[in-house]
Amino acid sequence: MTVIRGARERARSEITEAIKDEARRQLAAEGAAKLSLRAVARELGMVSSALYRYFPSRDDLLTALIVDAYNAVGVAAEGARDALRGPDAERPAARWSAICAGVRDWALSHPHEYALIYGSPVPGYRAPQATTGPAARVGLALMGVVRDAYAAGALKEPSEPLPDAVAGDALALGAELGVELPAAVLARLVGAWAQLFGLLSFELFGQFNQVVEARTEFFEQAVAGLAREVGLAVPRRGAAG
Amino acid sequence: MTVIRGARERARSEITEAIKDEARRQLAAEGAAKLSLRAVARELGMVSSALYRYFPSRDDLLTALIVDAYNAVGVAAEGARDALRGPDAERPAARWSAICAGVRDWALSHPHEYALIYGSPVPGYRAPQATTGPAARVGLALMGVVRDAYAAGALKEPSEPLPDAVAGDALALGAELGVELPAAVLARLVGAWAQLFGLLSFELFGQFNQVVEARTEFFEQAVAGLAREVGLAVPRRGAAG
DNA sequence: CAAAAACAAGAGCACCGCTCTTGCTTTGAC
DNA sequence: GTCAAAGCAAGAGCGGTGCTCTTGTTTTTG
Repeated sequence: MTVIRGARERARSEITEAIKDEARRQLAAEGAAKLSLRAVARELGMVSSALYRYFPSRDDLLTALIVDAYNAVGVAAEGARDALRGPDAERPAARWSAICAGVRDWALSHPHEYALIYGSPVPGYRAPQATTGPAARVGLALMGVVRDAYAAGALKEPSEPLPDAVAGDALALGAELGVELPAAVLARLVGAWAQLFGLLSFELFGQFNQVVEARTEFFEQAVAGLAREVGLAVPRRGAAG
Repeated sequence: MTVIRGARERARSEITEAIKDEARRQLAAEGAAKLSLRAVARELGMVSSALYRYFPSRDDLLTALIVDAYNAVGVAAEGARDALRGPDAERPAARWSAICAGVRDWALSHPHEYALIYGSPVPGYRAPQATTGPAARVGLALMGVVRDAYAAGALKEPSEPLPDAVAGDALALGAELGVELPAAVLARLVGAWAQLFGLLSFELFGQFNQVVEARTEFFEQAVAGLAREVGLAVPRRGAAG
């Protein structure tokens, strides 16, 4: 139901989009800290106070950009997975690695947007409920791979016992998402999800400077380790065909 | 050679410390984004311009705080390791977990300082050489555990082949640090180091909200997984004594 | 003792987020 | 069709920011 009821509504949505576009441009150029409402308004040929009719505050504009960024990285992850062709399209470990690589490619080409969603939260900012859905997309994509592998009987379950508290969280999570996976697997999946972004943040935020030079190869290696950790069979290099 | 040559030098170093203390207080209270030179000066009863005699810019003040934060988290890690008593003091996996728990405790009690060093880098800020040493302390502590385990023959080496580029980085790193560890172990160690902070960042930055509730237990479980990944023997719950 | 260096203070610049008031235009009910 | 109501752009203004420059004063040094 996106019926456009008049020139005013149409203009409003167009201007809202223009503001977000310009803000995204400044975000990519200078980072979130230097995103200024005044500069956005100046670039759009309007006066700064007029902008407050579209976004009540700078933080609300940032929230809109955050939601967009979560969706963008989610699309990148799902797209990289769906772009797999040939036998790899069916191999769980390959699907896992493709998702991770898709996230990394997006992060490397949108470092400031990555920092916006996976870096320090903005000071007085509290993530509204609208962000939680998009924020879960990458995690859900990873979980889908594990779920499929589990359904196909291709998942190696961990043998270590799981503390009750962790198992409880995992069961609640599985119930909420409506997925049937052992608690131990879900717990490791959540860990791998967080650890993936540890690798990316260290690379993007400069912690790997003068430590890791072969970034892509290192990332692939580490991601394969994460896949192994959650129970996906990682084929040896050049083993299967 | 910290010979104090006169009242002026003494006053200078005292004022410099007072500025850092007040800045740290504001950092803890409001976060890095809201740290203002004017507010620091106001609180210290001086005029803002006078502050520029001690720190050429706001970023230079932040750099000083960054170095301090890196050292603080390093001390927390080493302290937690050295506080181990009894048989755990000799067990590599226990030492590994103690270091990780020490880092986490520090992070939870200094969230803004954590965000300052492991969150989004400040916009136009380039980490000076002075930060790289302190930044490596946690990683070095973790490596020490693995090195000791390796020397004692208690390390399980990974069997997977390592890409040449990654092996090259690992060998260079090992040579630079003067540590004798197989390249594959070093590569996994660097990965685990980054992944540790992925777990912490997700917890501190709110990504675990409504996902993981038993934070401490989950962290311990995940950290044990990292230890396993680098080849340390993780005893079963209640197995050894 | 005088020159030089270090220093605090104040004024000022250009910018920021945000609010309030003033008019103009579009909309929608009568 | 008329006309009040709502939506909107613009401007002025508030208090804040980082940072620079100038003006005197104090301390150190040759």
